[in-house]
Amino acid sequence: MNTDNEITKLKKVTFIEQARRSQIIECAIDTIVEIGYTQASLGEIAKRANVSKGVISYHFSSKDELFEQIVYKYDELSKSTFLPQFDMQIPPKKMMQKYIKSHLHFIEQNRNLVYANIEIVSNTRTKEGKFKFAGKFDERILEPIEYILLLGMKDGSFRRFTKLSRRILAQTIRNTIDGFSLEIIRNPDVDVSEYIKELNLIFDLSTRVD
Amino acid sequence: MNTDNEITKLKKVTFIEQARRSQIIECAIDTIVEIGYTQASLGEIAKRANVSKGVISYHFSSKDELFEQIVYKYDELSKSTFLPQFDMQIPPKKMMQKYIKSHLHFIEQNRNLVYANIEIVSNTRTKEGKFKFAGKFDERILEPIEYILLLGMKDGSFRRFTKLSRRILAQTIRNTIDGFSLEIIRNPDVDVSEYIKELNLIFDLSTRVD
Amino acid sequence: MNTDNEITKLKKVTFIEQARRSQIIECAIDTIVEIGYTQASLGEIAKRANVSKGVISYHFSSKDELFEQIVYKYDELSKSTFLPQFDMQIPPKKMMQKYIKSHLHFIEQNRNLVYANIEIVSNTRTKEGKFKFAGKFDERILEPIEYILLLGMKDGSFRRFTKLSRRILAQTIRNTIDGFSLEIIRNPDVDVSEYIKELNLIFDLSTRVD
Amino acid sequence: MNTDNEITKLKKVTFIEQARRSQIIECAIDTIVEIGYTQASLGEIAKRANVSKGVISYHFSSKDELFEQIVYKYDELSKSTFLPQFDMQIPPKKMMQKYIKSHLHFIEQNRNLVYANIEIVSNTRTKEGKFKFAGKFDERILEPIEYILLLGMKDGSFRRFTKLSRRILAQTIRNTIDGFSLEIIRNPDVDVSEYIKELNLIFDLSTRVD
DNA sequence: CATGAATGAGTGTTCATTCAT
DNA sequence: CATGAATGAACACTCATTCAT
Repeated sequence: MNTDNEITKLKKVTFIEQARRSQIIECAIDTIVEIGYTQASLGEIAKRANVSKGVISYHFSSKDELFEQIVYKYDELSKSTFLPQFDMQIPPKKMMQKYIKSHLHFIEQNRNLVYANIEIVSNTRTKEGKFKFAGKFDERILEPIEYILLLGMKDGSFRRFTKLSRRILAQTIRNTIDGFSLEIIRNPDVDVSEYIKELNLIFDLSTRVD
Repeated sequence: MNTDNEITKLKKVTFIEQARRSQIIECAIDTIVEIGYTQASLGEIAKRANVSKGVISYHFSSKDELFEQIVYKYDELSKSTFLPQFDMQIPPKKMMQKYIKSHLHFIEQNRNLVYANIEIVSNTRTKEGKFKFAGKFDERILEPIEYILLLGMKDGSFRRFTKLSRRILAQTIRNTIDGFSLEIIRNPDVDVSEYIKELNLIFDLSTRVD
Repeated sequence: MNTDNEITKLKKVTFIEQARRSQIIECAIDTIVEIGYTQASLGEIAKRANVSKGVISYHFSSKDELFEQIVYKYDELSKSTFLPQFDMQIPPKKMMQKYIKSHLHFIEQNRNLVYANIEIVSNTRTKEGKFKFAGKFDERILEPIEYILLLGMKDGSFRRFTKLSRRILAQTIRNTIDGFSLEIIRNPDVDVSEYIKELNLIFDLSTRVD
Repeated sequence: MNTDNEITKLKKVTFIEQARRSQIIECAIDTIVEIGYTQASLGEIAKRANVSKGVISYHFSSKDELFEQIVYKYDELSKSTFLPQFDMQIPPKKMMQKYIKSHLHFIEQNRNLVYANIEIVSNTRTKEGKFKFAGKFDERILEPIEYILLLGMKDGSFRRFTKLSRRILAQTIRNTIDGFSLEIIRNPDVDVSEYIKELNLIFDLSTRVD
């Protein structure tokens, strides 16, 4: 079965290559967490991966691509985690609670990836100073929250909002979640369950009908 | 008269010197806002200040010192703005509203300084990877808010908190304020009054006694 | 006369800067002659200029620009040398002799520049493999010779040519001159006067009317 | 039979080995023509040969050896083409015409090899800057032409030459031939027969007796 | 005081070469 | 035999810092 062998070989090759890329990506993430975006040179990443600098260039076309892959990994993991949870059936209040809970759990379980993503996205700029990953800051990230708030307002489970007040509340919730990403790096022993409970209480109260 | 002249001279020198330092600090802040911490080299700062690179080295012992001065300026302005406002006489609810309002106004009026401070504080690390301005993240920043919450809880104007729940709420408020610092850079036309109104509503509701 | 001083200063500054650039260009030329285009790294050039590598980057935006300047210098010197000599008054036969003679003298007196120019022009290619200085090879370089041949043919001092035969003869003359540029580097003691005399004889004979 | 088999095997192995080497040499030649000596890395050669970089290192002890083989191939083909033609019986004038004609045909038919050889020979230097293939530039290449000129002078079919004038004319002819090697790469549609005819005319005229 | 000039360490990247499989 | 993987030296370039004028 020549064909089979070749396929096996090809798969294996690709698999090894992918494994190596993954390993380097992982080390790059750790490096960023340990010493920060600014100091995370290829040399430092290579050191942590116990390989020579050239290995990284061999597997990635550039440092930019390596960092893009980290952002990509974050995006994919993020999408695959949260999209399936976006269920219209659940009542808005529950939905909001689920949103907060699942994001905090996601951050807890992927804290280094989440932190590295923030570092890269907030620091990578073009030569002209524009944010390279500007899309990451854009409004779309607020849409799910705004939509939940809208649903809850319509079915009477939340108080009334203007379009602007909905947006500001959504931003507040996002800021809270992003802030948690930094907090868990600084203080790894944070009590996540308690944090979730408190945030749910805070935003339950701040959305309740009088 | 000699002495007098020398003093005058010294004063003048110091004054000019201070003016020069201030000017460079201002340009450094603008540079960081325009192109980000990573790309803010002495060359880029000098270009914006219309001076040679050497001038900066002449007035500041190092790039580190220049950036420290930005953080110092932020701290001083921050202290001189907020400390006088910390008035025990005002009822907690009002105090909290004032806290939010004054911070957002402060950010609005000093947006570049605030943003540069964040960039520096979150990116400057020691060779070993420790945050150089670690103190900026520390608990002390939460103390005023926690204290207000404690007061309000004791006099019955806020709901009951555990120590931990107080801290989490304080963090939420801080995250909201820090998030606004970034938002106003990305979106300079944000309606600050409306933002203040909404945040006050949100945190009024979330601290209210049933 | 403040103005005067400033002008003097500016001129001096520009003058020093130009002198430094010229000096580096000269060292780059020598380096190419000594070790060839391929091995002529910024480090080797800097070594010959007794400066650090960074100095070159300080005065030139890139290695490319430095090499472009060599080609530019060749072009300018070449133009300023030969253009004034292109005199319609002289009879074609004399003109041709003058062409050969002045080019060989030019090469003799600027042998390193001429050689470095050839190395750069023949080796510098784009990423896709196109010659960056393709224009240097183009037909225009043959125009003066072809024109002289045409004039001589018309006034009967040269034999008859077709357009193609004129071009081939022009190429032959150019190849001879370019070949001399390499020869004088390999064999610095070449007898230039004799060379000129012989080439003039060769091309006299090959253009002569029966 | 064992022995026979082994011999067969060895022969086959050697044959395959030789075929592989030839294939790689051919690709190296093409690479040099396409993107130039400077950019002709093992990676680019391997890409054109549809093999991995390692294969080249496997079949050649070094990049140097691979390039030497190109020069060697050129030399061998050159020798085997021109040596048999060097026939004392032919009259000098015919001999010279044959020299030019056969060289231009050789270049036409082996243009890539000829061009790659020039690139390698003119660019490969030792660490100290000496030309590695210095012998290629040396006087021996002029010997056949000089000899033909001497013969023709002696039998009265060419004009009189000094030793030096003979050498200069020989160089002129060589420069013309080398120049054609470059011309045919830049302009593949060059009319070779016409070129031969013209060169023969030019050098016929320049050697003729008054 | 201010400048342009220079330095040298550090960065990302390329590449010939080596090697285990 | 052939491969992909890895190495390490070399490269062009950037930049904070120093210094003579």
